[in-house]
Amino acid sequence: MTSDAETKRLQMADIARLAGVSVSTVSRALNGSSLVNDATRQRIEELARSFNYSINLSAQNLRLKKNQTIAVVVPFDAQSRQHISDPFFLSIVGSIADALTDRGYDMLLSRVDAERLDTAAALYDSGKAIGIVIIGQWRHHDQLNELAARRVPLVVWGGRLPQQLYCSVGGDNVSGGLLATRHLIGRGRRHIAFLGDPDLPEVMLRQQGHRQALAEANIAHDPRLDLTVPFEVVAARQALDGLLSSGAPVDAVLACSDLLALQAAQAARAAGRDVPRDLAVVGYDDMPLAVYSSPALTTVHQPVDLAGAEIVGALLALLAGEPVAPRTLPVHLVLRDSAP
Amino acid sequence: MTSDAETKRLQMADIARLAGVSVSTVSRALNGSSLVNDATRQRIEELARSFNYSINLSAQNLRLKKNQTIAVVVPFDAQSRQHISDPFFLSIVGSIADALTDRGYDMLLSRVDAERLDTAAALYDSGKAIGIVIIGQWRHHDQLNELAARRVPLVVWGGRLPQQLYCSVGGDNVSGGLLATRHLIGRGRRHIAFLGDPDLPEVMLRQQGHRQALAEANIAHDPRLDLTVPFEVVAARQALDGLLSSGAPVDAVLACSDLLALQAAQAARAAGRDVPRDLAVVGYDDMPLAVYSSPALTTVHQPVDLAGAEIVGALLALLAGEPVAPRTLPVHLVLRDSAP
DNA sequence: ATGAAAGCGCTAACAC
DNA sequence: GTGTTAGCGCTTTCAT
Repeated sequence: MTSDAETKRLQMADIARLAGVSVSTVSRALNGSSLVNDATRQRIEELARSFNYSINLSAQNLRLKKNQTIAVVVPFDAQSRQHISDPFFLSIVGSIADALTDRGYDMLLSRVDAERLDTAAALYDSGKAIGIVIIGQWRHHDQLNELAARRVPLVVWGGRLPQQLYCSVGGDNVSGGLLATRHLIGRGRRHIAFLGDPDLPEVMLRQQGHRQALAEANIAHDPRLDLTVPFEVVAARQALDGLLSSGAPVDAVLACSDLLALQAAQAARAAGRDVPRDLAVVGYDDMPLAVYSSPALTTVHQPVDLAGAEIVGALLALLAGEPVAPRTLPVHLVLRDSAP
Repeated sequence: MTSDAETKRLQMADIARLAGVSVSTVSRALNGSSLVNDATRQRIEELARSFNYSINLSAQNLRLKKNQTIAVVVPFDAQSRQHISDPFFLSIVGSIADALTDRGYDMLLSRVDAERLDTAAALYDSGKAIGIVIIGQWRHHDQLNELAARRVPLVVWGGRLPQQLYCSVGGDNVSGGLLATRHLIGRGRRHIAFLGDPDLPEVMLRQQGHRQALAEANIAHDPRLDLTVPFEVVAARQALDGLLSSGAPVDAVLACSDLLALQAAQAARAAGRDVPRDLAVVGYDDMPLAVYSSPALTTVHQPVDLAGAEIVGALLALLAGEPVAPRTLPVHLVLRDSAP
């Protein structure tokens, strides 16, 4: 298992010498030009195959000023390094990988500090990639706007905001919050806690939908029931324990991720409350684990499968110079046991 | 949200002209050469910054014959396109991304047909990447050996096999199977089903550990309890239902993934058997969902966090021409409710 | 149908 | 310190 990487890689000139022709002929042959004699082409192709020769794409791309690489950026939290492990974001990455493969593009996967999303632009400025996908807006709507103002070809998975210069693709967060809370109200719940960090645009939009549903039902908004927690499990648990022991009336929870929802269910049980009887719980994302958890989660389904194709479609359109509006993908509520 | 990508990208010559110096001076300045006057450097850097100019890395790499890109290949099943969505493999990808970022390498994420793993070599032959990581051996030990014989710098996440030319990094599968089955036997179980596809090397090794544990306890191996199922949920369910209704005695299941284990638990409940009382269930991987599932899964923990660093470390050593032995990472059993 | 030569954006001798 | 020049591996006129 050594590499002895000293097997000097051949290049076009070597193939040319072996075939007894010029470099240009090899180039033409390997690129399927019709100008080259069939016999010559055969010989060259045969040679290339038997030596595992393959055109050097960096050189080719340099020469052709061509590049088929898209950078996908997964921001991470400098402290916790948490986010790339979030199953939802990873599944989005998978979906984008599929879409890019289908369209014949390469995918460069990068992590950058969420506090410095603008550094992602270096991937573009340096020519490594011709366009960038950023997974999540985090707290940096402004930085993203700056990138867009600089004309960096950019698509962001996330919520659609009013003053937005960049192209976003995301689930319909308002609708997600609305559907979830309407459902809970329809089942007689009146004290519905909201779990998430409204500094994040997606969460903010879901909260908007949530409040709209409350307003429709003439339920007064109880600020004690807004729990600002990060997409992170330990802190969330503390906030939940706090709420449950505070005496504030609460008979349901809308959580901004399935993991958070399961924390809520655990906290409830630990506090001696039955889910869903005493506390109904609705999650968000509809990850595979939502099916298997205990209880199985009622949750807002995000269209992960579609997401990749939509994101890539938007970015390629942008690159083609077409005007591209932000896209909001439909979500729906999946009813399971945690809030039947 | 249009791109008007016609903002012609500047290049070194442009900066040189703006700064009133030659291209070489710009090159030196931007690369931190000590040969350039501080004032000149300041001016050039300032210019570059204000125009968001960044050295074109493709050209630089071509010139320097340098490349810092590693390809990570996630095979997919041509029919189901299933595998990139497997949460375990995605989490390994995340772990590798972290490790590569730490070491200053770029990561090219690709999918290739699992039946044609050899095509992954094109990433190397074409110079897109200087080394390749393949996630999983699937049924293609032989193809991987051919790649290694061709001296493609390659590290594979998977099991260690006898006639292996390539470098593998993986969990200790034999030990995983052994620990799990020993535990079940220690809890009085005697009819332990094994769930997985032993055509896959990792599964085969786990099965080996499983059988070794049976032999230690002088428990005869009952072939009816070997369920050959893919890493795929629907087919697995059928096999399980079949087993449970067959009348074959079975009081425990060792499944080769957490998802499979949860299927087993569901099938058991559907057949009116209590987990863990009537059927103890042990999973594999220890994904986040194992904690939240119902019941929480006893499972073999795979060291995902370590995996990325080990894989990358092995590949870089290989590239440095060092001999690199396959690495087997320790696993351990995590006790939860499904097999306490 | 094939070859010679220029040049893609950059770096590195080598001059001055 | 700075400029000039050749060349990384490839494609593509332009000749032949």
